[in-house]
Amino acid sequence: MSASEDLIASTRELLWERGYVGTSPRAIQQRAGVGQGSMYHHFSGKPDLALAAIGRTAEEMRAAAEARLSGPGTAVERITAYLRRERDVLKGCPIGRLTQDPDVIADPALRRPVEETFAWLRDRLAGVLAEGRDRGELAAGLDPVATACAVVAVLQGGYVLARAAGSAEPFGQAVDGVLGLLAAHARPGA
Amino acid sequence: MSASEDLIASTRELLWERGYVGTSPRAIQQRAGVGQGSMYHHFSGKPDLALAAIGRTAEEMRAAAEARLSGPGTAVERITAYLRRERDVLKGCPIGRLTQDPDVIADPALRRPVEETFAWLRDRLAGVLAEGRDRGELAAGLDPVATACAVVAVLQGGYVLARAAGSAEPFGQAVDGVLGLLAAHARPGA
DNA sequence: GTCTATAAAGAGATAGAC
DNA sequence: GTCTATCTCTTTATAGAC
Repeated sequence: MSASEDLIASTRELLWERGYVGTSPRAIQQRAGVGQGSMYHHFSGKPDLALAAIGRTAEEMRAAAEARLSGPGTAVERITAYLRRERDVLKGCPIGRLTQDPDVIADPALRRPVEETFAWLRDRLAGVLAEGRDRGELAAGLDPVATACAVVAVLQGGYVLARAAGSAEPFGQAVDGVLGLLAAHARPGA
Repeated sequence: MSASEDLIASTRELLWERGYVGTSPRAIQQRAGVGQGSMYHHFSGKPDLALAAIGRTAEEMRAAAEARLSGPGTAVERITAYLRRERDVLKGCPIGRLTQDPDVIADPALRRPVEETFAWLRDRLAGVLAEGRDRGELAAGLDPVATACAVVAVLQGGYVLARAAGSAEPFGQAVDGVLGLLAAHARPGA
């Protein structure tokens, strides 16, 4: 693989593990097995590298979500598939964690992909829920946008609870919790 | 106020704004208006100061939650009061954000207060929900523990969405979303 | 493209005077 | 208790040779 790709891969891992503030150019180079001069030849500095890494991660996250949400089944079944997909729960969400990085939030260029990813995800889930409601699978009174926000929030908050507890259990319980609440909105015979 | 208290207050602010990794002893001293020697006289170092600061913040957070959850009203009313209480949404949760700090999670002494705070909160909410169910306010099939996890997760995830968006709006929508779902479990005439 | 040298600034303390 | 001096390592680059 090219040095450039190795650097992006290394940056993606470190941003996930230690965040933007906790990741140094030096650590990125060492993990990538690439020298200092090479890094500054391909990228103008830490923000530039982070931008490339975040963009790549956001793209993959979106594709992974789309695969579950565009699959077969009812709205609730597709959302269940998305929520219960295999995850490395204790590592958390590689995009959501950037939200706690003051230097990412302060830099519009770095924050944009984070903002766009969650905006897309909320819209996509709201679309699935609206579809389910219009098909009669879900109660007519269900608010697709608010419910979609709650579903995404449960995921992101589930990671927080799991990391606090040092265990994936609260994540699973939180997911069970929303799905249980959502089931009460399902129309019989849908 | 004593130098010791000033240092704790300064550390609490900085941990909230920049996290553990992003906070230096030097920054703590400067914000507190306290010299280097003084800081190392009162505290053994950064971890020691952080421990004192986190403990104080956890205590306050717990008291604020207890005030709403032990108030009057039905289970859903008390949970609504807790979720809708005034918050500086874009600042996020001062305890939840520590969950993204690798050095906090790696240090058992620093992680303990974070773990205990969320464990207490989940239990407390589960208790309120179980009470509501037993009083007939909520459907008998509602799972108090899973639902409590989902409610706490919505809060923590709501902060994530708000910071990503640069706006408090998604937080409010996520809260509306869970409360809407919870309303479907409310027993008529409760 | 990649390497090594250099460097100003900050992180995170320790030592000892006052 | 608080202050200043000192110290080692890391951060985040830039410069110029190969």
